[in-house]
Amino acid sequence: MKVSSKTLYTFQFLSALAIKGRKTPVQLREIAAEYDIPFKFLEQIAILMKGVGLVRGTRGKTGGYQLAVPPENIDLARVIRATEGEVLPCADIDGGNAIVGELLSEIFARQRAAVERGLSSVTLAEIAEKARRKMEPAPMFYV
Amino acid sequence: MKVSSKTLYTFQFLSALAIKGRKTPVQLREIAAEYDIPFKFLEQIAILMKGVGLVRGTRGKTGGYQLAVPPENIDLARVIRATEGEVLPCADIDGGNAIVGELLSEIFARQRAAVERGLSSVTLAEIAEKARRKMEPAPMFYV
DNA sequence: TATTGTCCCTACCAGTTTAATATGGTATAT
DNA sequence: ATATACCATATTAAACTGGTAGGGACAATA
Repeated sequence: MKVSSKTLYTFQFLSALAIKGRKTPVQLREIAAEYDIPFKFLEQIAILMKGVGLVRGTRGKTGGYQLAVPPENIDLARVIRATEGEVLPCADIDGGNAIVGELLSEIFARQRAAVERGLSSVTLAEIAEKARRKMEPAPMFYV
Repeated sequence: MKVSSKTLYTFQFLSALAIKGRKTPVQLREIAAEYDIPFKFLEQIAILMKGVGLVRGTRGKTGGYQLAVPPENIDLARVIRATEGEVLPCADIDGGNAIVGELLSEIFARQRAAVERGLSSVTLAEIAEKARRKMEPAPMFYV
């Protein structure tokens, strides 16, 4: 019941693309260095994200990756579903006392829904905006 | 990011004890059969729960297990913390872009809090009561 | 007191997942 | 050309999961 580092890397990768903007491709080498992600691992993640359609790759010397979708339309639940299959599933409760099994199933379903709701309310656009604001501190108007 | 069957078995085990009541010890064999849990696996779980202080074991021919604490005082967050260490942790975000790392940490912390809150609001007493109500359907007063 | 049925404990193991690493392609801008 | 990127597959060491096995310790009862 924990978040894998693959998911974490994926979030960082997509956040990086969102922050850099969608104009020109960003290279994996650069992101790997900035976020301290094993380069070859990051490559796999990039391919996965491409397969899911969240990202577009351009080859060649000046190539790289960029978001294939506006960051406002990418929420974290969507991402985590791509990296981990499903959010907070639990082993099937089949055999055994059916009544207790049903009660527990309901409880877990409620938690799953809560997490899903929470994660789907956060978009890459938000993250990018907050990050940019922190990186370039607000200008001091009062001189 | 899923719930292990160990945790599920643990919930069933404790629920069984709560349902049966705290008067006399209940034997693992009985619970294992009723809930279709591998007996030897259940033994390990019982020992773990004993170590955490949620359960008391009596040896001997008429022995068994019973709750060491009133079921009203046992919430599911407490249990899951014993079986899985922590609820929804994520790999440490150390190296790399500190700003993005911080933002992601916050997001996960919020989800963790939500799940923890949800699970800690459910006690074994509730589960036992609901289960008992379903097992012995309400008497038909209208004859 | 001998037996029996329980809890208790330790060790082991097979399969899967995780987090990478390695190798070698293919495509393209300069 | 060739360097630099993307793309794809194979391998692997370590950890985790979900058990199994074999005993001991202990208490009730016959």
